[in-house]
Amino acid sequence: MGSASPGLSGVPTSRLLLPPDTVLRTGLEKVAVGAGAMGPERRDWSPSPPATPEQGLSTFYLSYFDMLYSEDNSWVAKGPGASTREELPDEPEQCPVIDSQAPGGSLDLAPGGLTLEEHSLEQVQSMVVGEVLKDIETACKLLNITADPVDWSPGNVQKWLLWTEHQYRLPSVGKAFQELGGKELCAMSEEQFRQRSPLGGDVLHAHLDIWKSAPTSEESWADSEVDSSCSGQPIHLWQFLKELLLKPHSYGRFIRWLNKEKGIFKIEDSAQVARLWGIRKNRPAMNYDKLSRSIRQYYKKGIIRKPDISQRLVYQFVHPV
DNA sequence: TACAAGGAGTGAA
DNA sequence: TTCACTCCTTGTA
Repeated sequence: MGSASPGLSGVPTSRLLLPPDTVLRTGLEKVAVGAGAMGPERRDWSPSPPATPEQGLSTFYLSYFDMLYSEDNSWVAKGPGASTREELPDEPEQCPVIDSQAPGGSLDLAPGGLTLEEHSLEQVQSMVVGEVLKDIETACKLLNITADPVDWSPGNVQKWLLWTEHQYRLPSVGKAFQELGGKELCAMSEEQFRQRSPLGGDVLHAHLDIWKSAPTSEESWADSEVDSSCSGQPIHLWQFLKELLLKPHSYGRFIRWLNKEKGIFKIEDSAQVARLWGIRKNRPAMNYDKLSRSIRQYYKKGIIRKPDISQRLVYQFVHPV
């Protein structure tokens, strides 16, 4: 699944211009302590939207960057020209933005005449935006919603809210946005978001802003990556599980392959997988008991079975791709 | 206590 | 009719 990371084109440049290095430093310092901040109080460092227009969304992006890369306490270079997880330096937290292309003899200038710092900032921007867009792509597929929030039905809006709350550990908005469709949602100001959700409305508004910015640049992947979840067809549980398995960076903590060739996978966090499935199907009461019952229905149909050596939470696709 | 297995009823598409 | 949700019982680790 070659998801594209189209870079910065889709997001307004004004939102990507990073402020002085103090902002970057703040963000990176947060990354450095991020590994120790992943306890129950994760909301403490959830990305906060800009408090002032001068601050800009860049700070928010950096916070987002913090969150993404602290999520599994590892650095995964993303975006154009990025390397894989395996190729990462051993101690990334000390210098998460590394310009490996910089001329050996010059630490001041990077290619293109930019200072090393500016070049690094651009790299951070690319990585962050690429990661944001990938998250949007993933959400679009998992939730079976379009990339353009304007097109969302009230049901789609609820899915998006649930997913965003879950993904970014935001306080629940309850029924505050219940009757709204995508068009109405997009027309709301940040203040209106705050009125409906005093605790997380501003962050939700910022996230929606990113979504609104993304479709123009994401037409390529939205059009090119047609699969079961984007086709408008109801998704089956086994398809959903495969989709999660295809996104190890996002969902590897919840479900992962034990033997991809044989189709053997393990549900690492049964509650989270069930919750994601519940969000996807608009079944808030979904739990692992019910999900596993549905999985067991696949035994008879020859879609999923227990592996030869049965283990708890381990299943096997009968016909692995 | 959590998970596995399976029966059975229900409702939506 | 199919599919998944839901509730249930029983058994196992």
